[in-house]
Amino acid sequence: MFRIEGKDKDSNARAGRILTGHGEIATPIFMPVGTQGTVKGILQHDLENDIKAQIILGNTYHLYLRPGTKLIEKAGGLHKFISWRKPILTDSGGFQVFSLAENRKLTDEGAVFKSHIDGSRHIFTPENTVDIQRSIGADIMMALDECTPWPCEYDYAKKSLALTHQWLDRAITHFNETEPFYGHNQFLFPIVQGSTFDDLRKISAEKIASCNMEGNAIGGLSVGEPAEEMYRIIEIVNKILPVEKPRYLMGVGTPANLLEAIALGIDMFDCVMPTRNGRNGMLFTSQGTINIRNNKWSEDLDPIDPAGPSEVSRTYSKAYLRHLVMSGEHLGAQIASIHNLAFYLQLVSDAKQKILEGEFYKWKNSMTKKLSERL
RNA sequence: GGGGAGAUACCAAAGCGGCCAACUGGGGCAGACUGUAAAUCUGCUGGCUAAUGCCUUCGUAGGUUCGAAUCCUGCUCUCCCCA
Repeated sequence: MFRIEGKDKDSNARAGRILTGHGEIATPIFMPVGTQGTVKGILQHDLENDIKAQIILGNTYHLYLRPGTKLIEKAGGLHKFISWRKPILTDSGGFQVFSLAENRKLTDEGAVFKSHIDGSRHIFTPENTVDIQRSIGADIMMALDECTPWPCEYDYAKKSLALTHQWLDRAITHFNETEPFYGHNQFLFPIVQGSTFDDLRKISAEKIASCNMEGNAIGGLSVGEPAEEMYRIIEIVNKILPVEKPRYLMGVGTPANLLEAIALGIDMFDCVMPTRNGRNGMLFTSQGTINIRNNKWSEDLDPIDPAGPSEVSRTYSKAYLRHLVMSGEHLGAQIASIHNLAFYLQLVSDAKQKILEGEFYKWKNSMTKKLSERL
């Protein structure tokens, strides 16, 4: 399922390919987040052509509540429902266990949720989240976990980890007992937790490695901890996770975060940052970040990024984009989102190239400084 | 020509003797955003100051008062109704 094509000579970065039921994914890869069956504001057509996305995310919790699995099944799965022919990965709802904490209660059985839409009660279990993800038809499904907040008491993190591991065993059992709905292969990725505690992370990584699934994920990071803490944990965990399986760092991150994590051996990323921050006027470029709302761009008629990663980056001027964003026009959010996603995809594609050339580490160090600049 | 209403900061609009450098919107300026309850949220928006604070503001010129954006008088301008 995962084939390593090349390794960097000065870091643990590697380039590879993941084969799914909807084609190959070149790694390292960034996966745009499409929570509700849409990457907010962007047509699937642009996602595929201008942005060159190879795989997108969906969310179990949101899609289960609306439109519901019945309709998705009727449509023949999420791919057909949304007209997206490439791979889809679905998060299990583990992040909602964290982000909707006031609306849920955890039990051994699972997570009892109050819908944020109408207040109705639902339970997510390791088993039914596998079932829902089977209905959705995700190429890569995630095991239900608890994404712990940060900071987090050691005792809580330890207890939470035990629960996540218990849930994982049940998810895998159920996964093995069930079949894909739509004929294409589906994978289930387990998730390493353990907050920022080294020993818990080691225990968790060993547990996850022993499950011998097709790929592995690291969760519970980029929830407020300093970046150095995150890198430290990734390093610890990646020493234990099998080299020959893809590693997915959930919810990360900034462009600099991506490059650092790739150097530590991460292959897959997802993050709302390029889309959400784009909608809010922040642009990522190879020279640094831009707040397009800032007055200094008001008369800048040069393209957003002349050597830009997407058609829109090369076509529209900063002054025009600023005008759109300041006016609250939808097109502004759309252009910014497309540009940012294309930038992220270009960045990981460049990273792959550098890895194959064995020059990644040096390139990464020269890039990260620039990426963190404020223009 | 007669009668009535009103003039408040970039705009709109509250305030109608002290708690007013002045509510609230908008606009503007800046910040935040990391497995999306976010096209959202936060701060600032008279001048000087790091801050306490000080100074100049509510059409304009005077007046009353310990104290006025708020009360009185003149002037200027705007809007509405009647002729």
